Amino acid sequence: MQIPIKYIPNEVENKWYDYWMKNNYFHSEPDEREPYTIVIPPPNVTGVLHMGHMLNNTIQDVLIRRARLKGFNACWVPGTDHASIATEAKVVAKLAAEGIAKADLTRDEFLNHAWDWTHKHGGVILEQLKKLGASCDWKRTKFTLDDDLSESVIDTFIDLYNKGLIYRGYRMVNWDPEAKTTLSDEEVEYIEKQGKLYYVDYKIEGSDEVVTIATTRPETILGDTAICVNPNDERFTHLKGKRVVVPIANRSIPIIEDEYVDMEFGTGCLKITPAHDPNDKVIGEKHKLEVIDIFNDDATLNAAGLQFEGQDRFEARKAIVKELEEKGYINKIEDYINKIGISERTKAVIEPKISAQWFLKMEEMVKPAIKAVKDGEIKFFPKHNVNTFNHWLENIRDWNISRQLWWGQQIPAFFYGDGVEDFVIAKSAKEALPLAVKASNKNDLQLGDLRQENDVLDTWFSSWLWPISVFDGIRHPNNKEIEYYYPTNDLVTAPDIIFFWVARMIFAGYEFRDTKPFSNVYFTGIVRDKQGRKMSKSLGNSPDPIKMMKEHGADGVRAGLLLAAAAGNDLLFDIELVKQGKGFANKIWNGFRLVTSWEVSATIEQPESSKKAIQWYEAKFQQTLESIEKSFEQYRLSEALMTIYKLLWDDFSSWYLEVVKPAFGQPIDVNTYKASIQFFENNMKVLHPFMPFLTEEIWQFIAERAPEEALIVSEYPKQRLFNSKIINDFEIVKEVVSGIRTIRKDKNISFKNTIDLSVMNSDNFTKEFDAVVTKMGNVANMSYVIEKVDAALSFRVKSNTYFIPMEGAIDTEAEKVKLQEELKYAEGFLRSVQGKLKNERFVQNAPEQVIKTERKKEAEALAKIEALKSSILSL
RNA sequence: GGGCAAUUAGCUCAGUUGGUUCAGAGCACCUCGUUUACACCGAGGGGGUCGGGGGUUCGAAUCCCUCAUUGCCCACCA
Repeated sequence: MQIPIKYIPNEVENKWYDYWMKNNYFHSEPDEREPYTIVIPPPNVTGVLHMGHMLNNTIQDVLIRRARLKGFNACWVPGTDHASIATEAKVVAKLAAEGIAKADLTRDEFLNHAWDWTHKHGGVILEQLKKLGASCDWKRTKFTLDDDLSESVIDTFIDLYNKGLIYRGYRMVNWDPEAKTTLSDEEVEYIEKQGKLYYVDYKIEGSDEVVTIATTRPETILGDTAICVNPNDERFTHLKGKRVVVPIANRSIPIIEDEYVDMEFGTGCLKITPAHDPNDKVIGEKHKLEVIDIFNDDATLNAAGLQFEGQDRFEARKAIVKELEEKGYINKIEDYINKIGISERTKAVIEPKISAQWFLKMEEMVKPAIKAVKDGEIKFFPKHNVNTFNHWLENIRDWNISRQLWWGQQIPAFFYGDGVEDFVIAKSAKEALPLAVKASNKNDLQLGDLRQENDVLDTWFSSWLWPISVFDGIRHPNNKEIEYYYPTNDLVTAPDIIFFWVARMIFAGYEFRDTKPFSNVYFTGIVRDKQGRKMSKSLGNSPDPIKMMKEHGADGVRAGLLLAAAAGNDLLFDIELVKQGKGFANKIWNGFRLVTSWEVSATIEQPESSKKAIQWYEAKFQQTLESIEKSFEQYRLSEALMTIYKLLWDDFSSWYLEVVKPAFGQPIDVNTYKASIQFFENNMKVLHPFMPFLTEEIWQFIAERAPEEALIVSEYPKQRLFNSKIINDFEIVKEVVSGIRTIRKDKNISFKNTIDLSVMNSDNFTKEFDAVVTKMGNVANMSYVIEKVDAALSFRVKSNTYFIPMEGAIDTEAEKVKLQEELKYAEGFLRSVQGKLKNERFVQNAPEQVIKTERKKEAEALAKIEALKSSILSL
């Protein structure tokens, strides 16, 4: 068997991914095994892979591969999201570039373009995930606009409507004038912007007096329908019941009183524009004020904008300020920093607007979700996210589920008249007709008289069903798949969609299936660059993942990401970590080359040192297995990987292989060889979830394997009891070897030259490991003495003293200094221990075990001091 | 304005119920080494008043109070 000198990731990765696909290892069907299920957070259908996806999907793949090895029926469902507003915006932009305006197209024409776009660019991201090694069940790939998923969404809408949970209402909504749609509160970002605060004088009717109000948005004056003061504000009591004239508009409006007004802010006098401010709307309703909407859908002024009709809101603001100034209405203008809402997607400034929308009642629906998380039925990692979750759910407002877009599921409401409430809800116009006839009492109503609601449903109204709908659990609640795979196990996602998605899936789970959708939620951090900036297209600080994988190998990239990703923390991505991952792959590869280069002999005897090393590594491996298990329980993947890294690099390569390695050109005994291969196999198993390609490559090199013997479907090492004493003893052996190495280095003694070693011991714990010490230290003769050895360098481990005879090479003075330093340290240590033991309150209060160890420490320190003193004396 | 988290070595982070001289890991750094698996290596080494201050305790990186800085979330006053 010929092993290549270098590990070349690219060829290897393609080869094994194809092999895995060909043999159907990723595919899952319900069977008698216990399922382990993850549904992917579906990326935008036309998106491309970025570092956040890389991290997120690496984690999911690690979990899935590990579950598969542990004998679960592992099922990772992939798919994409139609992302209505994001995708529609892209399609609109693309059409605009071709000179086509959305407004000139019919709905069907536009949707055709959108589907073309989706088919052309959609799913690229899933292909990219394959490069990463993602072992998704590709046969189950879903898209949120697939017929079955859309039907589930519509069924859900109808069901909720019939339960009385969906209603239509006029609400102040966040209006994006660029996309011409409503946004949910979560889709609005607030930014601070330097603006102005305009003080405008309003004339009081029948008086020469004016009242000054402060506003950041003078254009909304045209929509004013009242002036409001605080009833407790004595400055204004004389104005009670009077009216003022709106500048420019020359309309007369009342002065009203409401405690909402903050007397300290501005002039203490507030203008009320119910159509364009959420708080004003509340006051307007309370005082039954008129509502004057001055904007069109694109935020240009409408007829209520008088001579400014047709102007954009920001131009109009300038023009109005100019006119106010000319006519002497402006009292003063101050600089002012205010927070303005902008659309997350289009970055347009949000316009609060009153419009008819569809809402889903939240108050009751949310309750089981709060309970589930509180009771630990669903666990969050890191758990402090629970606070965020609770805070939102406890203060939740009804969900505006309608969007004025075309790309998405069209709301199944059919209007038969012009009234806001003149509609029926049904799957199709055909099914709607009889309902409409009944509702309207018009027996001659025709299909053509029905008009379906234009709006589509919020994207999240389809993705909140994701864990259910991918298994068709809405349409067929008792089908075999949903009953087998649901509830899923783990959800891996970013914390920024905890409200959008995670919370909603949870209450959808209880609403539609009466159970949780998943048991654990693992929140990943945000991938940032080395300076801590969020990776983004505009900053150009995000590396191209595909290029990176080509350069360093998918395994290297996976390892690099995970090494940086301490559980739940944001991760500062650094290419150096990927290089570390790549270096790790190479290290393992070389270890494998070493083992396979050995000539095996059935006749030579197994060295004592090898026997010991094997016993030790067996125990060490088991101990590590246990620690990996603990890390996974807490989703500390980074820690688990580091544990494996140290096992393979330090314990296996630097110690185990170095001990069993035969001298150059010598064969290895068959028992040690077999043990080494078996260790290698187990090492590959524990590493496989993290570095799937490299490990499968080595696995398949070790032996000819039938398809069902591939590493990906092999059996994870079982945990067994292990001998922890041997691990502790070996640590001492390492110290002894290290002591020898230090002296070799100090005295410039090459590793090629042998030395002699004498041990003056009080404990003989290392005796059974003498063969290991001899080999690793290149010791020619090892002996036990009862008295100090003259003309020798020495070092101490525990209470034993080790001597390396060295005629003439001893610098007595330097040796003395060294010993005295050691002594000083030991005495300090003893003082601190004895200080504690002399303290009565310590002895009284500390637990038995602690005191016991302190006594033991004291005894050890005393013995060591004794040894040091005698050494110093004899010098 | 309200809430949550964080602050430990040059960098990124561990540090379980307070109890080994408990101050750690990886990387980076320094020194030495062409020991035939690997220089993507090996051996050795330096480096921190655990953000500041106060308190509780026999004992504090760990618990309490307070201040400071940073990040995130929520709400939002014209």
